[in-house]
Amino acid sequence: MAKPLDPDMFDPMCPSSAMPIQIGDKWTAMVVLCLEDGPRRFNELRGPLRGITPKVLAQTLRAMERDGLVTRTAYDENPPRVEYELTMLGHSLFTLIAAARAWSREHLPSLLAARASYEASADASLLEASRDHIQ
Amino acid sequence: MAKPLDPDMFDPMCPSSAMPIQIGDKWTAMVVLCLEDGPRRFNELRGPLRGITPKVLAQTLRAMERDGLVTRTAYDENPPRVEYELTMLGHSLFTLIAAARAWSREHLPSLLAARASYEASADASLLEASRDHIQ
DNA sequence: GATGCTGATTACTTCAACGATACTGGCCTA
DNA sequence: TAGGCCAGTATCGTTGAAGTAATCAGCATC
Repeated sequence: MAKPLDPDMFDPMCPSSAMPIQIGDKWTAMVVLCLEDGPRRFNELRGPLRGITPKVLAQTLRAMERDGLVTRTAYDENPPRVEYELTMLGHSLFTLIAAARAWSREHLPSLLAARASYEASADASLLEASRDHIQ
Repeated sequence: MAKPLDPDMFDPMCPSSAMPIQIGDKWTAMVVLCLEDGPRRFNELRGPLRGITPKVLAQTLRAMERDGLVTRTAYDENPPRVEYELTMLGHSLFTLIAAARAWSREHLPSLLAARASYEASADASLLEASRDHIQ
């Protein structure tokens, strides 16, 4: 419930960035994943979300709050404390995430293969063109 | 298989544009839906895809071809004929589309309600502010 | 008195997607 | 010889999302 978030939970090399599916905007799905085990604080979210700036994180959370996906609770303490927690609606996104994961497990390799062979043939025609040009 | 596409198959007023899920880029999911019943020609796709310009449609189809989602077949006739058809990989996207539809059926109303009440309260504070200002 | 923590905000810049408009080339028909 | 059909290209402009860098206020600690 309160385990610290793994700073490496999102591998930047993971091909999931090639997935032809997106949930919310760029960071929404990752925020949902970070909030899976309970409420988290603003700066706590910045760990796994490598490279997100406070501006973009604030924007993302504001948009999710507007859509009823998270709740924002500010505690009147010092230093200030703000907690973000998934609503039931936010939790319901896990069904979509599961579907996306299932699709990826089954089909992403084919997509990646298609892309690679497409680029290989593009490279081949480039090579051909340059050879024609040299001769 | 060869029934003409309904020009109104995508209602621009449909709230599905608010779905927190997206497949490919803006037009990809709609192209997939158009190709469900068999191959279609370039200009045939422009009917339901209201307002898409040939440039953007060509870009979209090129990207889908690169990812192995559609095949492009050019017939050497006059006037020229080109047909686009879903591959098996392209067909597999229907599982994702079905998941998105199921989520929307169940949860989109809540999201829309959250958004409306958020904007109502934003409007209310605006009203309050303007009232304060007037007095 | 200086610094740091927390949860932001502001101004500026960059970039890619998207869109509007016009045009091409080869063949066919009038 | 003029225009139309098809499947696109070419060129330019707009827009919005995202990133960079700097800054804020209030309190606590050094």
